Amino acid sequence: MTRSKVQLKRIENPVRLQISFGKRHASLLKKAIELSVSCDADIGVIIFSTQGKIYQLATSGTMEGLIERYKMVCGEADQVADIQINQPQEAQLEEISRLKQEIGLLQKNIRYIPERIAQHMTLDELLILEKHIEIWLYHIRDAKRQIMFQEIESLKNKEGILKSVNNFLQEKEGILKSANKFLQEKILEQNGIFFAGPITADILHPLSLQNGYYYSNSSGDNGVTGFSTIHN
Amino acid sequence: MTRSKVQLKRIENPVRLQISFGKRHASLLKKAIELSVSCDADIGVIIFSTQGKIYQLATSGTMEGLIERYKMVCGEADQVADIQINQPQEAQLEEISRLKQEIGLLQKNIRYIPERIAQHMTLDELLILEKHIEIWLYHIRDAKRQIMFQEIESLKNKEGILKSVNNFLQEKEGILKSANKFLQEKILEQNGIFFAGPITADILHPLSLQNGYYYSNSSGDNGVTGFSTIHN
DNA sequence: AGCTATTCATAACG
DNA sequence: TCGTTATGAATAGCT
Repeated sequence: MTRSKVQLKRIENPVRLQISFGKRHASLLKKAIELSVSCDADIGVIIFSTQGKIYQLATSGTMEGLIERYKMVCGEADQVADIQINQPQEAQLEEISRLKQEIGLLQKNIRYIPERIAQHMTLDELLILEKHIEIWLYHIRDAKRQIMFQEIESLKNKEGILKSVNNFLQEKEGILKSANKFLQEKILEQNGIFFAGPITADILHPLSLQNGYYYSNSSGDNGVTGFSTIHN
Repeated sequence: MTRSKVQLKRIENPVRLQISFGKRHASLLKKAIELSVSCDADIGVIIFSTQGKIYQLATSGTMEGLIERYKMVCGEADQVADIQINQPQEAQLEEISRLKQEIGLLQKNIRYIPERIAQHMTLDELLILEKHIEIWLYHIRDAKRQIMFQEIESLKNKEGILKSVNNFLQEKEGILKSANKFLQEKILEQNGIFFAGPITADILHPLSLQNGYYYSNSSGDNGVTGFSTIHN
């Protein structure tokens, strides 16, 4: 955003990341305060840094209060999701739900503040735990890699299909145009200027591929920004 | 803040407030996403507008998850503060035993075969788990480093003490030897070979320093290496 | 921790 | 409501 336009992606250099984080998180909190004051909104912001530190802001009262207020309005969505998940098919249901349980248990335990626990362990306990955690990390990254690979393959397929559809349509359009031209010439030749409108077909406009989704030009921006908005 | 510098205060004109809110809240969420991507932070933002609408953003998983994570860390901080203020000595013992319990629980869960579990997780779940595990790994290695550092310091101290004891003893031995030699010479000089055995003292043999502990020659190697080892 | 060249955000206006 | 513009703010790369 300065000195040269930078595309939005993770900063790999840890020093630069730290510097950028320091500047940007301060700006974010400042912007949040500005918005809350000038537009009289109540805002809560929670930032977990890579270093495990938490930065927070609650413009009205405490963060707890804000969270309560949020849950009052918003707390029903989860239950619906759970019901939908728990109802699919009964064949592999047990296995899957058992695994889900274990994932939940693991996530609950794993996110427990490590600092103090680690400080109360002996060296041997630490070594064993480190080994187990390294194994986990290996498997997690492997699973991640597999999923991402499948994702990429799927996108490539989509792109390929879209391209061939595009080619087909453009070819058709070319044929139509030359047919049009030919007809117009014939008409002019025979009857003078009686009919001048070209043949058109809306469906011939090529589709555009963006971010793995394709957008038609006919739809306005209906706020598809990745943010969810709740209206009372 | 443009066309003229504006001081930060509530916009009274409701139309202008609405317009400003629309622009600013979008920018705030955009900035939050930028920060989360470029600096790899997890961010939650909740905005209550004057109109009663809620706008929210959770960069990793759901807002519920973020709130849980927040409470996990933040609720703990309160408890720690309370304990340290109210009951410094006895409560800390309880705290430690609680931590011990959690260590056992963690170790039990963490060694659960990761392959199948990891393969049944979504990409988002994997990313979250990976991050938590990386944090754990960081803290485990830090704790390990601290323990080893203390160990080394302690060994250095022991080594220093032993060396000075050794020097002292060797000095004494040197004096004794020369005294011995002097005496023998005197005896030989005066009386011929009546008494030839030198003066000896077992306590004068210098100690040997191995691995920070000193061994008497009478004891076998019982694996005292300074690290504690757990045998099943 | 501060500076600067750029890009970004946005209040006012159309 | 939406687009444009003049101007202030934010910030990546340096020092």
